[in-house]
Amino acid sequence: MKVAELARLESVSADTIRHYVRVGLLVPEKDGSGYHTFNRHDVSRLRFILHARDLGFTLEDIRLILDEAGKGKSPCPVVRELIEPRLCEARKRLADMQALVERMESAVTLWSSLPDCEPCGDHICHLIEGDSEQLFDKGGACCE
Amino acid sequence: MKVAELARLESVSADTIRHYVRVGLLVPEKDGSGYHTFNRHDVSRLRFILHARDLGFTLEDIRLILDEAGKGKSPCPVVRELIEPRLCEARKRLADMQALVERMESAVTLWSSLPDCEPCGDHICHLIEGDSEQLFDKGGACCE
DNA sequence: TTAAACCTGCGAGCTACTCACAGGTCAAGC
DNA sequence: GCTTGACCTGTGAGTAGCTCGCAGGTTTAA
Repeated sequence: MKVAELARLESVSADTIRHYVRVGLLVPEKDGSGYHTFNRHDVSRLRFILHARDLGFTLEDIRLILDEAGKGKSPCPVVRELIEPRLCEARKRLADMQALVERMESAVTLWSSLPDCEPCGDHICHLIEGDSEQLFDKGGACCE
Repeated sequence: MKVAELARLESVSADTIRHYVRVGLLVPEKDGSGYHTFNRHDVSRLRFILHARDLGFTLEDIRLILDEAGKGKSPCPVVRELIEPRLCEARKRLADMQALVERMESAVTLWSSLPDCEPCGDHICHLIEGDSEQLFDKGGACCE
């Protein structure tokens, strides 16, 4: 099986698979023409990688897990250990994204009642510059 | 004012400022020693960049906005136009993050009641491989 | 035996920094 | 005047996880 076929089979891009090959997560053989050929074992390995990725593991994490299993050991302890910091990071990023979306929505709402401005001096755009202070300072309305 | 002083003043890293210089968002003069020197105008420009960044604009967006203002035009229409797709993307990423965190939390909960496994054949780790199907397929149990 | 369609691996590029590094600047001390 | 050391500089390269571009190879139909 070549890259494109595997990609179709697992619903990922051929580039993604090539990337995994490049970083050593997948190690397919090469046929006479220098093309990568994937066997049954490679397919389940890819499937594993995609599952792990969708659980928030980094490719480096996945490499560690695969290494552990490759040594014949149980990878479960590593898996349990690695997901903790990933979960913390994910929660942090989620909170950041939530705050960002709220800031953006407040901005859009606020701006809808503001006219366009002309730049003058060091002033560039009052939408972003001046009034956005209301969006950042959570201390309540300052001038209304 | 040199890089480090400006960095302290605006509470960003010197590397961040150097990055903005490198990509052309900041265009400070050079003194006799080849060091960048920032004037009052550069400071307010940086402040603007940071505000815009915190509203979810990309550096490329910010460049467009600054270009528009630099031509003497009002950047507001561009700003209003650019924030729409950014807000959509941010909402999308927020939803993705929310789903990811939920998957991770479900996984951790589920795994706490599962024992460690040994790898055998194409099977690598049942935590990620087998049981995680419950986390992905919302359609209910398929074979139990 | 071409022609066209499809596929390949590999290099480079993407965002927004961050780090490493060789070397420059400058005040304090002798 | 000279040296030591702290601090600072710009530039090149590296980060994650792909994604794109490209020159060229393979395969299939006419």
